Amino acid sequence: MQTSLASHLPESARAALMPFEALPELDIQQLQHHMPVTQRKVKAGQYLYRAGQPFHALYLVHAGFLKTSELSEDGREQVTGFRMRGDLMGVETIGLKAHTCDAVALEDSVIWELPYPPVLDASLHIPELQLRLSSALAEEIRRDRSWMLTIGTLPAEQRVAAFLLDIASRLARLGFSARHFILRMGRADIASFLALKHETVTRALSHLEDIGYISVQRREVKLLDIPMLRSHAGMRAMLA
Amino acid sequence: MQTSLASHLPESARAALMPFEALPELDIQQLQHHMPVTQRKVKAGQYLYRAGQPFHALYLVHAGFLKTSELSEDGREQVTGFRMRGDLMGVETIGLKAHTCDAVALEDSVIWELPYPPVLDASLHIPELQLRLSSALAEEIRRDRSWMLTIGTLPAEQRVAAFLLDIASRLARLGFSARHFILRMGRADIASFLALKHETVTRALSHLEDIGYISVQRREVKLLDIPMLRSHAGMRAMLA
DNA sequence: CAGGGCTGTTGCAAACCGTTACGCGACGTT
DNA sequence: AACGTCGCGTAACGGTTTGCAACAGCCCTG
Repeated sequence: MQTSLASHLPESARAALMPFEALPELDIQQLQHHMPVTQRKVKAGQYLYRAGQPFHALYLVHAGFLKTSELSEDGREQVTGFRMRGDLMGVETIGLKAHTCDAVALEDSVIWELPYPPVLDASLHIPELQLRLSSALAEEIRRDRSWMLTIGTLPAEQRVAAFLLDIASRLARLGFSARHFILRMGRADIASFLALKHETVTRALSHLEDIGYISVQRREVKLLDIPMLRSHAGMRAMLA
Repeated sequence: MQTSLASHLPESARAALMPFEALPELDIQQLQHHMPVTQRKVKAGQYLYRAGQPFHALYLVHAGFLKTSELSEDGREQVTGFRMRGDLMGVETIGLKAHTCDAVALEDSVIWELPYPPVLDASLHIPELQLRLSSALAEEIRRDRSWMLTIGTLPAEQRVAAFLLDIASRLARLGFSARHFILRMGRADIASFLALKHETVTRALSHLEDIGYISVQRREVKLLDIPMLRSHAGMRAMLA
C-alpha cells in the first residue's frame, strides 16, 4: 500500500506540481525606484560571495553561470547547485548575518545586486515583490528536495541522466537548445553535486553514450534520445 | 588551498553561522487579530496534508511529531524531514496551488493552522511576521543543504550518528533530555531520510552500541558518549 | 491465550561504487 | 617548441552497502 504514484492524482493536482510556474519576472526598473540596484560583473573563477562574508545583498543572475558550494566544519565540501540567468542567489542566508556557502562564477557573469535589508523593506510596499521573494525561497526548497530524492534513491548512472535533463530543461526555458549544449562545469563539480566521484560520472557518461542515449566530447553534450533518457532517469526531470 | 575550515573564519562570522538564532516565537495571540487561527488535532498515522491536496494553510506544530515525505513520479519515496514543536510546515508549497509532499503524524499531534493567503497579507502589516516567515523559509533551505552534505559525503554509520545528534539537539531545545529519548519513527523512515536501507540503519545502530557510544533497545535511545558521537559524525550536528 | 502481522535483527553473498593508479590530450607558460 | 599543469578517460582492486533470507520479539486482534 501507499505506493500512490503521482499519476493517481487528479489532473488539477498534477498541474500544481509542475515546478516552473509562470511567475512575473523581477522588474529591475521598478526596484530601482525603491533602492539602489547595481550591476556586478564576476569573471570566471572569481567568487560572487564566500561563506563567512557579511550578508548584505541578494543576487539575481542576469547572464553567465555560477555554482554554489557548501563547506562543513570538518572540511567536507559539496556543490549545492548551479545558477543561470533568472536565478536568485543568496536567499539561503536570509535571517543570518553572514553567508553560509561559496558562490563561484564558472564563466564570466553579470549579476544584479539587491541590497538586503532594503529589498525586504521594499517587499512590504510591493506585495508582488513579496510574493516573488517567498516563491523564490519556496522554489529553492523544492529544488533541494527534488535532488534529495534523486541522490537518495537513484544509482549513479540515473543520477547523471537526471542531471543532464535538468540542465537541458533549464537551458530550454532560457531559449537555448535542450539537445545540444556545453557544460560549464567540470566532472568533479558534477560528481560533487550528485554525491559521486568524478570517475563514476565519467563511467556513467561513457555508458550513456555506449547505449546511444547521448553523445559526449569533453564538455560538449548532445542528447540523442530524450525519451529514453527520461525513463532511464526515473522521469524526474521534466523536459518538452 | 581552499580548505578554509569554519574555524578560520572571524568570530563574528562564526556566530552568524550558528543555525538556531534566537528568533521571536510566532505569537499566535497576535496573529488571531489578523486572521482566524484554528487548532487541528492529528492522530498517529493520519495525514496532516497529502501531495496534490489544495494548499490553503501553513502549519505550526504545537505538540507531537510528524514526518514529511516526497514522492517522485515513478513511485520512489523519500522522507524529507521530521517535525516537532515550533516547526513550521508547508512553507515549501508557497507559490503553488497544491502540496508537493505528504505530512504524516507519527504520534498524536496538535497543529496551529495559519490560512495561507491571509498569513501572507498579515506579514505585509507585521514586519516582524514577515521576518519570521522568510527566516523560516531560509532555515528550511539551510536544513536541507546540511542534510545534502551529510548524505552526500558521510558513510552510513556516520549519517546515523549525525541523525541521532540532530534529533537530540532539537529535543534539547524544547527542554527534553538530549541523552535519553524515544524515537518516534521506525527504522525504515530513518533509512529513507538518510538514503540508506533499514538493515543498514540497524547495523549502524548495533555497531554504535557495540563501541559504547549509545545504547539502543528498539526505539529507546541513550546517548552515552556525545563527544565521541560528535567527532564520529564529522561534528555536523551541534549539541551542548 | 493463541495466531498473525509488523518491526527489528543478523548472516552471507553479490553488486555497486570508491580508491588508486596511470595514460592521454588541451592549454598556458617559460 | 618544450615543459608543466589541469581536466578527463580507463582499468584493476577492495570495501562498503545492499539484497535476500531466516528468525526473534512485540502488538494487535480474534
